[in-house]
Amino acid sequence: MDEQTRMLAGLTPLGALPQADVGESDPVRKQQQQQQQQPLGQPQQDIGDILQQIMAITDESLDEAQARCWPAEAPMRWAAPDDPALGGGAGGGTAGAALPLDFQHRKHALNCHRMKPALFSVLCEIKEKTVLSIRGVQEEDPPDPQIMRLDNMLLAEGVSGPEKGGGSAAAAAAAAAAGGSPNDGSIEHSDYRAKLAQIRQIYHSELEKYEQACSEFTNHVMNLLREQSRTRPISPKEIERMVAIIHRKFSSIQMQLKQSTCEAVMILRSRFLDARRKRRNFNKQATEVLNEYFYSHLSNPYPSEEAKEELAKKCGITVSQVSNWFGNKRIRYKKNIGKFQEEANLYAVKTAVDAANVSAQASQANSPATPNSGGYPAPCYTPDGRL
DNA sequence: GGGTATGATTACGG
DNA sequence: CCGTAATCATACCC
Repeated sequence: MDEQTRMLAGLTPLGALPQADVGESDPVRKQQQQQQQQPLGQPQQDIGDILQQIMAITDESLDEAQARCWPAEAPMRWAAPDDPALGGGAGGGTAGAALPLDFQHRKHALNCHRMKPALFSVLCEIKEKTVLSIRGVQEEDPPDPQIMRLDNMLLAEGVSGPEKGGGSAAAAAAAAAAGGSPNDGSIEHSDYRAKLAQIRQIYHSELEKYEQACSEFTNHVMNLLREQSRTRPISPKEIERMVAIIHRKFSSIQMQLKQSTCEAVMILRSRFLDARRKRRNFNKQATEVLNEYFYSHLSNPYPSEEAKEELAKKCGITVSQVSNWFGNKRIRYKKNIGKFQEEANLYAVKTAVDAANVSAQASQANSPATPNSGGYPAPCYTPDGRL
């Protein structure tokens, strides 16, 4: 049961609501019970009367009031009566418009009673103390790590965060990282970007919708509570808390949106950027650079991290692609040296020529170094470039 | 369409 | 974590 209602239930002498779960140790409640036990007509009758009237009015919903005044009309309850955000709102917001005269009269009389302000503030105080002692401790919850993860991912994928420019740049970066050379797959690439933009658009429009709904609902509830706070002890803190509850609810809805957006992006990624499914051969220039390095370091074809980075940069591929390439190359070369002889000779000649050119340009100081001296068998070639 | 080339992935060992 | 070997899945070429 909502603790606000519990308080009211504890206070109301009418016992309109079940009180089974109210702790007997509650000093406030004990005090109220003692008050209830006072026989009517005694000095306390004045306050008791007011209490009864306040509770009778504020605790029953408008429907009930109407039902009491117009018993012919069967009221239809569509929300829990103890939910102040919904049940109380069934009529609170429009109170005063079509209320029965008797009801309005009683309400007015109550509001004008000389004891009302004092009683009201006492009730507020009691409620505040109780509510804060019950709930105050667990008020501030830390930011949800799950939602932070989703936020980060959406930001990284360019779905949330800066619009268009930054977003597609991030997408392009992601595509380049997962794809191959920069000048291939432009069709898939633009297709991917279009789909990502679509997801982004849906995400933002949904998010906006949620935020709008949230603020509308918050305003609605706040208005209702403010309206009710004239006859019911509702402190600003409680309104604040209710707003926080609403925001939590809406943020959990937002999380679902974020989650499904992330899923959509992941599916899109795997569809478009799974390099294994959409394998592209490296372009000619890249293969040439790699082969040149491989055959000129045939004795030890294991590029260092720096060398890999350099090659990756030169070829427009990632370092891990360079590693893959060298891994494949080594094993395939070793497995069938014969098949690679021609290629080996080609690149041997090539590098020799290049080296010669370089050394010639460098004042012909020292002869080109021949790095082949171990590890993998060197290609044997005749002076005319053939086996 | 089938064979081959090739980039990526996986299992495993050191 | 890196390299090897086997394998997968696609690209490419005839």
